[in-house]
Amino acid sequence: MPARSGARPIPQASAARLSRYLQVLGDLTTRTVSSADLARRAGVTSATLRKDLSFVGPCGTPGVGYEVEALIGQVSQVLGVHRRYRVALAGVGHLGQALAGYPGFTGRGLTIAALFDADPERIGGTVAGLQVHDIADVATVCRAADVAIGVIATPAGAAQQVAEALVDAGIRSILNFAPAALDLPADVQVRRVDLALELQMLAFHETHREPAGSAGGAVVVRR
Amino acid sequence: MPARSGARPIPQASAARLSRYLQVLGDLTTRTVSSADLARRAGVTSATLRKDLSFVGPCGTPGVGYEVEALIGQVSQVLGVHRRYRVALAGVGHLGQALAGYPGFTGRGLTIAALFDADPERIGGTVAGLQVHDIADVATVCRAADVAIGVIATPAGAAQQVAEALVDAGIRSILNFAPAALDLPADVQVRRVDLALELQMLAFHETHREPAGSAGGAVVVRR
DNA sequence: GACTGTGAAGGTTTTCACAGCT
DNA sequence: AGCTGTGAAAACCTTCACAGTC
Repeated sequence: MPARSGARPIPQASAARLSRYLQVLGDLTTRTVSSADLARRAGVTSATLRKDLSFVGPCGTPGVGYEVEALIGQVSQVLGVHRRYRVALAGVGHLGQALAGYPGFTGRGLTIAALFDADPERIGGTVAGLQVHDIADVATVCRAADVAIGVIATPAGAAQQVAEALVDAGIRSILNFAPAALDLPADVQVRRVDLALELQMLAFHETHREPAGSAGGAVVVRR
Repeated sequence: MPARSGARPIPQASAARLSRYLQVLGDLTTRTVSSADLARRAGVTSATLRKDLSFVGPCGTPGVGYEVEALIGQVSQVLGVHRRYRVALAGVGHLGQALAGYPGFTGRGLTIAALFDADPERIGGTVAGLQVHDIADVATVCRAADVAIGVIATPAGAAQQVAEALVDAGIRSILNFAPAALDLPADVQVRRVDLALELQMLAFHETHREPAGSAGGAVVVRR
C-alpha cells in the first residue's frame, strides 16, 4: 500500500523547508505561533510557509495561528521523522567526525549506526562512541545494523568505490560530501553537498554586487 | 553602473552549476569536450549545460565542442574566480578543521586567510598551517587580512554573536553551518548549509518510496 | 555528420490576494 | 479584527527541438 494515502504529493522545495520549520519549532517556547512569526524565524515569507503547511493538511486556527506542539507532530509525521532511519558513515576524517558528533540527528529521526574507514590506523578505533569498521566489511555490518542511508565523507578518489559498496550492501539512499559525481543505478537516491560550491556562490555574489550601495544586493531581483 | 556590462543576468541555478562545471573541467585532460560529455560528468543534461553556458556567452564550436582551457577561463571570469576572495573561518572544531583542510578552495578563487575560536585550548594553536586567533580579535585580524567572506562553523548557540562580530569587521557575505537562523542587516548575504537537512531529505524519500519496485522512485512522477 | 546556441513549450516554485473561519 | 488556507497569476527553471555553424 502507498506510504500515506490522501493528500497531494509534496514538492521537493516544500519538503526541504518543512524540515527547517521543524527545527525552528523545536526552539519555540510559546504555545502557538503565527505564520508570519514562524516564517521570519525560518527565513521565508509567510505565504511560502502557509503554502508549505497546506501540504501537511489544515493545521492552523484562523485568527490564532498554529499550535506548536501539534504542528511538530504533524510535520514530523509527513517527513517520516516518526520512523527512525539508521545511517552508515564512510570516512572518519575531520568531516566524518563532525558528522558523527553532530547534535540534532537524533532529534530528527536519524541514528548514526555504523562508521567505516579504509585507514588501518582508524579501523578498530572509536569515534563518538561508535567503533570504526573496515570499509571492506560494509555489506556485512550494514545488513546486520539495518542501515537504510549511507553518507560518504571520504576523499574524492574513493567516493565511487565506496558508493558501490554501499549499494551492494542494499543501501538505496546516499548523501555524498566528496567532490565527485557518482555513477550509480537509477533507483539509488543520491544527494550531494559540495562545501566549496556554497562558498563560491558567495564569491559570485561579491563579484556581482551593486557597487553603489542600493540595498538588497541580489543579482536579479528588485523590480 | 552594473558590475559587468553586456550579457543577461545569470540565474542562481545556473551560477551554482557553473561552479560545478569548473570543477569537472579541472579534471579533464582532453583539449576539447562536448556538451554531452561534460554534462554527463557533471550529472546534468546536455540541454541544461548548453543553456547555462549560453549565459557565459558563445564559447563553443559547433561540430567540435568547447575548448577546455578557454572555457575554464571564461567560466572563472563570470564566477569571479579570477578575483581571489579571502575567507575567515570561525570555529575550529571537527567541521572547521575539515573546511580548513578542504582541497579545492584554492583552485576556486578562495583562500582561507584567518581562523578563529573561543576555546582557550585552541587559541594560539595551529590548524592547517594557520594560527588560531581569539574570536574577540575578529575585527582587527579580518581587516588586516582583507577578509571578504566569513564562515561560521561554531555551535548553534554562538552563531548569532559570531555573525554580528563578522559583520562588525566589515564582512558582508557569510556561510553558516550552524543550525541556527541568523538575524543580520539586509545587505549581508547569508547562505546556510544544514547538514542534517540533507539527510532528512533522504529519509523523506525513503518514507515516500514506491513500495512495489517501479523504477524511478520519485515522489511525484507517475503520469 | 556533429555539435552549438536558443526560441518556445512545459513544469515547478513563489507570490499575490482574498474568501472564509474564529 | 486577525489569521489561515488556497485558487490564480507571475516568476523561475528545465526540457525540447531545431536552425545554423563548422
